[in-house]
Amino acid sequence: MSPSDDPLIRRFVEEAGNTTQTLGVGRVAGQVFAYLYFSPEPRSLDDLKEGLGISKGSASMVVRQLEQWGAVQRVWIKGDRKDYYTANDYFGRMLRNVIMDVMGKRLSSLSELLDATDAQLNAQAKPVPNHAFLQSRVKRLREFQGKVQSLWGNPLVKVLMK
Amino acid sequence: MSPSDDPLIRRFVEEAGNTTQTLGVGRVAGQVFAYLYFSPEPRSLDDLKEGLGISKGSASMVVRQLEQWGAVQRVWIKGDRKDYYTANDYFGRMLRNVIMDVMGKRLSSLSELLDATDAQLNAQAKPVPNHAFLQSRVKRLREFQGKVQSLWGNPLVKVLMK
DNA sequence: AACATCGTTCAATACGTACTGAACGATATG
DNA sequence: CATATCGTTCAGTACGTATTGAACGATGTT
Repeated sequence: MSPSDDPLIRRFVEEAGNTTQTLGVGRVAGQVFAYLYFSPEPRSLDDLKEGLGISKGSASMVVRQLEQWGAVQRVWIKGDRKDYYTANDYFGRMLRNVIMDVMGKRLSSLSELLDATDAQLNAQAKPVPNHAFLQSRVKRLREFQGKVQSLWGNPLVKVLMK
Repeated sequence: MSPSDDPLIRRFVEEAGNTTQTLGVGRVAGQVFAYLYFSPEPRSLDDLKEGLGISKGSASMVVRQLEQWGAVQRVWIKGDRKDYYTANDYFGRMLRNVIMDVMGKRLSSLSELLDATDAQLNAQAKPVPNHAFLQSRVKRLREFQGKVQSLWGNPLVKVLMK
């Protein structure tokens, strides 16, 4: 019996799919995770394909992405060539990995941009008309960036999300 | 002089646009905010239209969205029929509003689904085969949901994001 | 009152990207 | 060795949705 046969679980699959879609992570990512999360036993790519009505290619790719985020784990079943997967329930760690993956480059990119801006503002022989204004805005951006990073590394937050 | 004439600021506009796009909020939202954020004086819809090369409809809609999130503020200039806007720099509050707006329905939807699942699991005369397993997974989900909410309302987090 | 100048709306469209599925290499099986 | 069964890849497509822009009502102007 497939987990998606249970209408209740099918609702979880649908809900998870909608959630991940609005988060910009793709619909099937949430669907596959929910499917695995409510499967007592590990599932193969073909199980995902038929249970969720997705292509095998999708199943393969999304499973690898989920594995990279630590949301899903590969398990070997002896005497079986297929790959099987189970869902982890360390939601906090999962969430951190996803956010880092999505936002990491953006944050460092902002940091570089702020540096470049500072350098250029200070290098001007004669200051641009709105020099003071621009500097104050850049400063505020830096403060915000710092707050996000400190919040991110805060022990209390880590504990709460364990 | 329009702020987007400065190549440095144009980079901020582009970067902000990319960020909001990957966050699923639309590209012009970030562009408009960055444009306003680096404008010493308030800007009109036409300024946005010409400064960013977007349609007037886009400018109108995105400005209203940003206003709803508290990212942007309307200002009146006496003797002028146009609406003018400036950017706020309370990034923390902004971020909270956006997240609440995007995730709010999803979280309460999950809560309802968990309730319904609990009710149905307990109402069964004869438990389903994997009753214990399903209950444990639902329980874990509830725990996670609780952690997110407590983190959300945590005073320290609020202070850090002020 | 006629005209001009706003902001808003919403059907049509353009656009990015998530998803598909056929082709492929790799590995097991007989 | 031939065949079957895997998982992976990637060009093509389908799909959702962000964006447009013409039409409109509202409001100010002469």
